[in-house]
Amino acid sequence: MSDIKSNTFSIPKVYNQKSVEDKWYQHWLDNGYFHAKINPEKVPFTIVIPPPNITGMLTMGHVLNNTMQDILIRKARMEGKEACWFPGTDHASIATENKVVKMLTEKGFSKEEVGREEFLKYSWEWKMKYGGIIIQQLKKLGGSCDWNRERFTMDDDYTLAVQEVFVRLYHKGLIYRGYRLVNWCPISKSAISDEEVIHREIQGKLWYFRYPIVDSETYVVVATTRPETMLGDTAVAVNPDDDRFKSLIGKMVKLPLAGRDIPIIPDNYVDPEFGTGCVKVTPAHDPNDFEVGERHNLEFINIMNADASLNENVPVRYRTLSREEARRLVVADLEAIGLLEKVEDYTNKVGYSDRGNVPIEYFMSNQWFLKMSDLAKPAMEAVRSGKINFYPDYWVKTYYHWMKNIKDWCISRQLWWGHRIPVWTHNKTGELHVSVDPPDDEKNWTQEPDVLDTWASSWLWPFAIQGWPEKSKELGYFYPTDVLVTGPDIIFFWVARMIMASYEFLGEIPFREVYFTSILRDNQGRKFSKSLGNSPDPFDLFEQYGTDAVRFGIMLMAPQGLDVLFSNERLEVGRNFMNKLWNATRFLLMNTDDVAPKFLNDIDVEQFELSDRWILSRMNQTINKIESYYTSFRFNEIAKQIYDFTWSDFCDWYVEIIKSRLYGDEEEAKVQVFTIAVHVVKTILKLLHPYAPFITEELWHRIHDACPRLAEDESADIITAPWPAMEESFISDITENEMNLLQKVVTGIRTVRSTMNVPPGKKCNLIVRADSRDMDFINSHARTICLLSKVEGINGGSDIQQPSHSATVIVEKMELFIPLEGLIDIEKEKQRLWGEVERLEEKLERVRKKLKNKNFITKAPDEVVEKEHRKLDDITQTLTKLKLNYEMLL
RNA sequence: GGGCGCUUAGCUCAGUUGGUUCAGAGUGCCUGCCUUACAAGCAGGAGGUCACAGGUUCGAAUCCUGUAGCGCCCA
Repeated sequence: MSDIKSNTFSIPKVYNQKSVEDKWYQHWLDNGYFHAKINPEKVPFTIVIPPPNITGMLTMGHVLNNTMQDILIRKARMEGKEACWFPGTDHASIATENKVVKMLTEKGFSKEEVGREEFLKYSWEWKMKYGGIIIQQLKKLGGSCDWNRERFTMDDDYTLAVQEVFVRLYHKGLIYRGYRLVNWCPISKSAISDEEVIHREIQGKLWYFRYPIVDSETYVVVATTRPETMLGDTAVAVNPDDDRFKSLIGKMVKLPLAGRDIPIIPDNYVDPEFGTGCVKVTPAHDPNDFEVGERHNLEFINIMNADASLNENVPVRYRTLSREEARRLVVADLEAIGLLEKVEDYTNKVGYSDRGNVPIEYFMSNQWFLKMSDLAKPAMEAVRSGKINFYPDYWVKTYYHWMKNIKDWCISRQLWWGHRIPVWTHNKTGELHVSVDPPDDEKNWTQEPDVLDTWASSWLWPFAIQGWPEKSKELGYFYPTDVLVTGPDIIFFWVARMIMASYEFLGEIPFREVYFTSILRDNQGRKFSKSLGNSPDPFDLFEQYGTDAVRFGIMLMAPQGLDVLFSNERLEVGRNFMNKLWNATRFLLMNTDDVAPKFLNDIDVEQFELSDRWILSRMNQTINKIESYYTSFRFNEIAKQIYDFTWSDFCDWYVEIIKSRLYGDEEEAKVQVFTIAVHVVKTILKLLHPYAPFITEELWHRIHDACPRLAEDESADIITAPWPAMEESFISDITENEMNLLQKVVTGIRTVRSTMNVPPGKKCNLIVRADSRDMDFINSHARTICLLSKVEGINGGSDIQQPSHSATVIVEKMELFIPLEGLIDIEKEKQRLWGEVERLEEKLERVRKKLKNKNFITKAPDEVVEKEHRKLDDITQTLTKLKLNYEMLL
């Protein structure tokens, strides 16, 4: 027998995560538990991480997302699957380039001054220095990624995959170059895709300008939200059916400030209700106007430079001005010459650059595009047919909608950091060379300066990290992956495109299931954002509550399909729970019995008491529920199940009940309850391990250290311990109902004591009036009742008299009397009883009403009617007893 | 403008094919306890017209329609 005292003293009263977390993480790494190998004997289970961007720092969003992935991976590992979580980062073209440019600016250089080659050197240096931070942070979170397989989207082999894809798609005719109006970010001076434009509601103005009609004294009035673009107007459009302006069609107006004559044209795009019904048309700076321009063969005048300042196509006075300066000056100038009619307040939606955080510009330029509609078809079908499932499934509707209306994807970026487009143009002939390999006589060719959109590399992530385009063994074993866990904000950017890429290049799905996480908000419902500064630093939280508590707490507060309203209070729940578990184990270890059998199977089920059978029934029910919640990714429900079982069933009831046996003299009973309690705790630890990996590993080891016998034939570390299997034979409704009755008895007595203000230390007696069957029940659980409800002695029978000055509790058919002579407040007890009577009478009334309803009797199923009859009987009986007892007090 | 989602206790959420004492849990609040696992704890208690209005049904938090409020996506 081990030294009880030393055990007791070696376990602190309060769980302290420091010294626990790093220790076990290193231990897991040292043992290679995270590394998956190709093993045909085992079923693979694969997740690819949504690669965080190398400029990123761990946010609460990452915590949420990666905890879920870790939970799935750890569970799969315990289930004996070959669990592989592929980690890595993406190169984040724009974000990283911004960082490096900023760094250079601080040194006094521009990117152009250092040149492309030097700039890339700086960028790689930056990546080496800062790009691994988030990976380190994921380790602190406990992420059990296979770090041997860490990938970066600009690794050599990954780059090869990206180029290969470009070349294949080009030769298939799906990639083309075009001079088009694109979304332009003036900060990064690059095109961006439609998905990178965020529409924001802006309180702006609507300016009304007069455009004089040529050879006339009159003018037309146009309304605009962007005065500066008028310098690029090449027409004024009206609706052809608008009687007000029919006579003007075909006439010319003199464009103020610019001084050129432009036509008045008819176009159905014009809404006669909006503004004045006349609109200015700027084909080179507005997508709608662009189409109007194409329809009417208008001139496309680009009036801007790459940074959105005005170029040489405007009068000298406005050249080099920023958009904002030009706007002020144009308005002032028009006002000065009397052509500003009026200004109105106006709310409109303005497209902002996701990265640059400034309004985007629409800008004519040469770009590379990918035709999407053919790629979309099999990807849509995969979701429709259920080969890929979305959780929550309502995201499929959003997915379909986008896929059905899919547009060509602008994949070129005017940046340096990224995958340079593998296209060379012959300096003399203009011939194109599109290949992974440069032309032999490279000197005579010029490579495309642009790089590809980062998403045009990360859409290959699930297979490019596994050696594609080689037919690698990894792909054969780990692909398709099992689950993707990601945010719904990148459903188009990434999820949809990965499905398309996987079908195009491997002819199959990239993953079977997609779980979309919730959006995190603060307790006022605002989205977590850098600019608001309302996002807590996860490391502060880890420090404050412990990483396990943060993981568990955030899982508890993340309902599927709804936003997460984050609050520290919920993390406290997590921390308190960890502490509860800590102390439950501590309790066991204070009563270590190393002679006890190792496993449940070694003790005699016939000897089990009700509480023993009950806790095992509850435990197996819990395992069962958890299993089913896993299949539908109900992470919060799983957490709740573990929490409730551990706290409400095991700690509140079982631990309390077994104290009488544990502290008693019967050796066999001690051995029995200790064996069961340890079994339950170890099962809890296993069930909880995916959620709270550190504390469970710590406690697993502490149990085995304290009772070496228990360690025999057991997994040395919980991380690889077998996942608990539900044993149906332990589940018993009869047992649970019986235990419920016992709990009602105990709670009933406690309620009376509390209401009557009986001091907690004061014992009371219990007199029971019940039939012989119920009396047997009471007598057989007398020890438990006495222990849990502070009762000294119990006696009773079927015809016992109610003692005077006693409180009454009715539990099903039993009447429990608690004589409280000298302590009882008769008035209070009368009040309490009458309250009960009233409540029951209301219920009785409802049941009576139901049973009087002929329609109910005839149309409702027999068993439902029968139930109501039984309910009527039960309530009536209880009421009779309550009333009798009430009268006794009068 | 189009689409999707949400509304249940002060707060955060459960509530499966409509029927069990179905109106629940946690947290917060109130009361009493430092009871030898745990005060990050224990015991007890109060709190809701299930957003609103109709409909289907013997029966609706649950199904249908409409309205309002909130949120997200797309144009």
